[in-house]
Amino acid sequence: MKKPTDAELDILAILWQLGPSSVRTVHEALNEQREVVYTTTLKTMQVMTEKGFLRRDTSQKTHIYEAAIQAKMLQEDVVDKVVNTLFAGSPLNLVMHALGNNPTSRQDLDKIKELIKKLEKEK
Amino acid sequence: MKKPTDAELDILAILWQLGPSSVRTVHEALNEQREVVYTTTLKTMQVMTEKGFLRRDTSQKTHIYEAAIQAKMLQEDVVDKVVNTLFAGSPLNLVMHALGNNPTSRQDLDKIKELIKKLEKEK
DNA sequence: TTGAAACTACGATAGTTATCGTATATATTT
DNA sequence: AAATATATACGATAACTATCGTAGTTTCAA
Repeated sequence: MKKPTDAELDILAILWQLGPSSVRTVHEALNEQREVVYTTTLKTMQVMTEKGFLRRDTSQKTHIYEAAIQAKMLQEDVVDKVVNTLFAGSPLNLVMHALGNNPTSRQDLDKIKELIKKLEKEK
Repeated sequence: MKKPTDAELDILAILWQLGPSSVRTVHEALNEQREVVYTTTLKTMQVMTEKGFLRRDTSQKTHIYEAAIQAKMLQEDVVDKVVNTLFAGSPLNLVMHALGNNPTSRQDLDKIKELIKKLEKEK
């Protein structure tokens, strides 16, 4: 699948979080990150719909958009690319960055510990 | 810092791995990933030099290029973006992907375990 | 019912990216 | 020395991105 651009990914992230939303709603969330004019957000979402990244309900005057692709459909490719270019094929530092810079619940840490145990057994 | 494009990142990754190299060498490594014509690689590397991503030694007929920026200068931004868009602010699944898809040495696993211990204490 | 507000449609455009071909210079081989 | 191989330089260009302005439509309140 062709991958979304940076600007498109920002909009997808908002829709994944909020669920089906109007352009206005997405626009306001987007503007908390960076300043754009309303019609720019609109146009980008229209283009994304043509590309198949979004779906929309046009039955009302205010159209409602939702993501037509799921985050997990992109995760694998992106992580592979990042590991293989920026982290020289070694996930250690990637994991360090990810865990170091983001709050992680105890449950999540437990899950990671479990995975590590499993990986150690496989050796 | 302005970030390199996808094609540029491929070339940077090769130079980070091989160290200072000729266009020919980079070109051959690149073609193991995707097919491009020699002058495309050359031109891209020339542009990258103008942008400050590469440096080159032109004292010989065959110019030798090397990376002028380090991977760690890009890692933070990229990981932040990936976590905040594709992984909804939660690094768990990112870590799962990274560890699950890449061979990780016992030493690296130990280091991750240490970090987890530290994070647990901080709670 | 008229005017303001909110919405969609869509063209235009500047900047960027990726790609390749041609021209030209320099080595190397026969 | 001529032919071949290997380099760099660089212009051209098609496709894509991001952005915005204008026009036109619908809704709703004064």
